[in-house]
Amino acid sequence: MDSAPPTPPSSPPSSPWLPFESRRRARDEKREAVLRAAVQLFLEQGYHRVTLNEVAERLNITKPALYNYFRGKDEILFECWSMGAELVDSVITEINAGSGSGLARLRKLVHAYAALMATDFGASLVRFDLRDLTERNAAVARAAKKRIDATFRDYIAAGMADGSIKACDPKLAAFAIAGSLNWIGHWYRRDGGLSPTAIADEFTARLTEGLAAAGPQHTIKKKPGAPQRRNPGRKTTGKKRTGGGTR
Amino acid sequence: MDSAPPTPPSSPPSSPWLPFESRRRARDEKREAVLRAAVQLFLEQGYHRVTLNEVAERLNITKPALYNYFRGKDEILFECWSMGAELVDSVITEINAGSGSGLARLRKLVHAYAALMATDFGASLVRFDLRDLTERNAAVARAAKKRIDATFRDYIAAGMADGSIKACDPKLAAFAIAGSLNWIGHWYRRDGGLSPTAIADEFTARLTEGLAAAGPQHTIKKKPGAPQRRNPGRKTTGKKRTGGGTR
DNA sequence: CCGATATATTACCCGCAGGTAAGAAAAAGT
DNA sequence: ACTTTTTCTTACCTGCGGGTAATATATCGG
Repeated sequence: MDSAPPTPPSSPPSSPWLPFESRRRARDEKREAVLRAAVQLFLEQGYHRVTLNEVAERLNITKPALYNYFRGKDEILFECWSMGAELVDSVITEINAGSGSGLARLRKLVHAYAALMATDFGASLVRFDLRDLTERNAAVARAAKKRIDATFRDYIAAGMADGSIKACDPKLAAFAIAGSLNWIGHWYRRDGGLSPTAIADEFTARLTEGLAAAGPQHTIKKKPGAPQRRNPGRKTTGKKRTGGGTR
Repeated sequence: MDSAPPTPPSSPPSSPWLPFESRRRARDEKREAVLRAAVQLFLEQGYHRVTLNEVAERLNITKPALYNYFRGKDEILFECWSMGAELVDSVITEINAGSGSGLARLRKLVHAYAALMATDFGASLVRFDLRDLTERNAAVARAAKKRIDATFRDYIAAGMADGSIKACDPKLAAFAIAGSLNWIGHWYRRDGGLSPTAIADEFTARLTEGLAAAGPQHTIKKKPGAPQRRNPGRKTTGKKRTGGGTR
């Protein structure tokens, strides 16, 4: 079918954008535009109150055109959710790749997760109802959630093992922290007085100070300005999907 | 008041409409039975997926009979929500009537609120979407939420004033605590391994330990076994409604 | 310029669930 | 026993919104 066209047979740099590539790219961009419009509307009004006509209208197209990119409304919902899940996954991967004590890792995770909750796709992780998905997709989503939850617990357990976190029940501690963070997705408003980074900083401190073992090495060191890059996960085109939008 | 009815055999949550026989009972009890059935279904399946036929069926009646007690589906939702709000309100009233430092009050609130989140009407407070309500009822609900949030902040501020809580931002601290508690309503399952009181105890400790000012007088004293009474707020009949279910 | 392939549109279907009308069946009043 | 009132049922209406079929329009390969 579409063998990857690494380089065109005979066309010199005169026309660097091959029709192939550009076409597929245009398609992906449109697909993503649909998701952006949809996630915004879903968050604003709630999934059930948003009609596909509205989604289409916001994109200056008509409803059936959406079916060129998605099989149905619930698949759009799932793909929005997956976008958020991928963001979290990439955060976790990055932290795992780095080094640090359990507490340090936990703080990184809390910070990044808090900031994510202030984005559309991030908030969709906790504000969408998985029961609106097909059973198959819901299972994928549940699995992803479980992985995230496990990561919190792992970091806490690791922290207890390496002495950076004092003794506690990892399960309930993780619930408490994750719950607090997830709730951000419910109350955060872009037009509110709080910036995402301010929230992330404050929550990082507030949620981990109770866990830190006594000792000078576990005090909170504020990171320098280092502006976290916006839009962390948009580097590659052919990302592995979290699960594939199977029906 | 409600003496255990002679319910001989029959089904799960006792339904006043036991097939065909004795269908006479106080109107209010029937009304409340509708709410209990509804809140359960709404939490189980989600408001939009529950049909009035299902609600009615569970009560051994038919859909239009519901309209003798409620004006429509959204009013049922609102009344369920209000039940939860009343429970919280009575908790707050009780704490305000008592004495104690800001921290002590906060701990009482956290404990009671955590336990409430493990009940149906309590969970409905955070799991129902206010956008499903009429604008008028939604406004009532928003006001109630705001009052609750204000109470958290007040206790924290009071604690800072009386020295039982160390310096922090009351607004964000309240968000962190309330978020953590609210999330209980999303993950708690009756059939899980955790009892409501265990959760409440643990969360009370976990969420306030980071706030307590240094000093011996602010350590956590575990309450003795004293089994909190189930069903705390059901004493009076003519309760003032939170706002009256106006349309 | 001509098919082929995507992409979008107009017009339609239809199932579902909230809501209502009219009247039966109890309960209560007399 | 009769009306009257409350409660509940059967049968129906209706609008909304997801999804589809048939068709037009652009784009590309040649």
